[in-house]
This record gives sequence, C-alpha cells and structure tokens, in this order.
Amino acid sequence: VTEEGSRGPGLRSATGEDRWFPRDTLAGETIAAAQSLLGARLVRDPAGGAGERRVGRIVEVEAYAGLEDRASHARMGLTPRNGIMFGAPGVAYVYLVYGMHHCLNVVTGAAGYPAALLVRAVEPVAGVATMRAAREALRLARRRSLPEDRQPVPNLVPDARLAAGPGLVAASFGVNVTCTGLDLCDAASPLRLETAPADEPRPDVAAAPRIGVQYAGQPWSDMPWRFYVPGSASLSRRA
DNA sequence: GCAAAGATTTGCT
DNA sequence: GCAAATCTTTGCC
Repeated sequence: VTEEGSRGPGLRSATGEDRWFPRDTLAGETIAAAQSLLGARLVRDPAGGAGERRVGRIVEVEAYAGLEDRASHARMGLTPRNGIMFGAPGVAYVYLVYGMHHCLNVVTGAAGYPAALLVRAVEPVAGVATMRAAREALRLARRRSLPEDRQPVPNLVPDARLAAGPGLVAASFGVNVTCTGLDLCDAASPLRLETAPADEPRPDVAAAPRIGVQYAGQPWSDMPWRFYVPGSASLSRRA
C-alpha cells in the first residue's frame, strides 16, 4: 500500500508495513463500515514506550446508526456523553456501562451524523501476557471490597477468550473513558486501527441481531446489525 | 432533586 | 441459570 494521507513518511505499522485503516471507509455508510472492520487489527502501544504492544484481530462488532436507532446512545439527540458520535469518523468513543465496564466504539459516518461501531470481540494476536495482566488487575481491584476469607485465584481463561466481549476488549487493552477522542486512524495514536495483512484472506461475515438492546423495541431490537466472523474462538457468544 | 435502568461480567446456587 | 456489583445518564416530580 502506498497511501500517504496526513500520516507523514517514516512511520510503520506493528509489522513494518503501511496498514493504517482508511478513514474513508469509516466515513461511509455505517453498515458497510462495520463489515469492513472485521479482520482489521486493534493496536495498543505500551504506555511510556516500555512493555509489550497489544494487537487484536477484530471478529465481532455492532453498528449503532442515526438518531432514529432507538438502541443508540444518540437516540436522545446530542448530549455531553454522546457528542463525539456526531463528530468526525475514525475517532474513539468510550463509555462506562453498568458502572463498571468500559466499551470501545469507533465513530463512523460523516460529521453531523451520529453513528459508531461497538468493538465486541477481538482475537489476541500479540501482547497476550499484557492483556491478561491488564484484565487480572481490574478483576483483583474489584475483589478488593469482598471478604478477606476469599483468596483471589489465578485466572485460567484461555488466550482466545481474553477479549471475547465488549467489556473484556476494553479491559485487556487498557481502554477507558479517557481514550475518548483518540484518532484511531492516526499512525501516531497509542490506540489505533490497522488493516489486516495483505496476504490474509478476507474473513467471512455473518449478521445477527444486536445483544442487550431489548429496551429499544421493534424494529430496532431485531435489526441484524451485529457482524461477526463465523467460527472464531473469540466471539462474545458461541456461534 | 430523586429514582431507575443500562450496548456487561463474574461467581455462586 | 441467576443475581450482584457499581455509577453515570436519563426520566419524572
């Protein structure tokens, strides 16, 4: 790939190739962008330049598009929380759910149109030890408030399940609400997207209703706007 | 101002 | 299989 854009020369992706995820794809129609995001890489650079770089292959996303989508945070119009969804595509939108879990979204659509893609699951590609450590740290912090007669046990979850859910993606990649606004299409961003390796086949794509949006009612709760790679061992739910 | 529910995960029954 | 944990945002008084 010889794309230049605003990136500037000399920068290279995690594998030494130019694989920055194209903003144009995210700026287009959100449902198409959702399917294009499958197979792409989520990359997290170590803080302070030390430690492992974490890389995950995106295998499950959900689309939330437009003011009319009653399942979307934008359904009430522009508010302080969802404002970033109305902004430029390619930017991170991270929110807190149930008072404890963070969810990473990629803003899509033209500026002014509120839409985003929830990253629900990724397959660990690199930095597995750091992912596991980040997850474990959060888990132990949560157990802090429990009775002392409970000794924390080692987390035996398989590598493939480390980021098999929206809250787990954020936890294993060290993502929280302070990441909101990061430009995921910027090669210099510590949290960003890259395209799949050129020699990697495009993944199959399956569609299904979104999860946990019954409150939206018909027809929004049944819209097949969850897209995933069939057969992946890292899906949030077995499929 | 207060009550309720939420784009979830975990651990116990 | 179910309920708890936990806090921000939203809905209504």
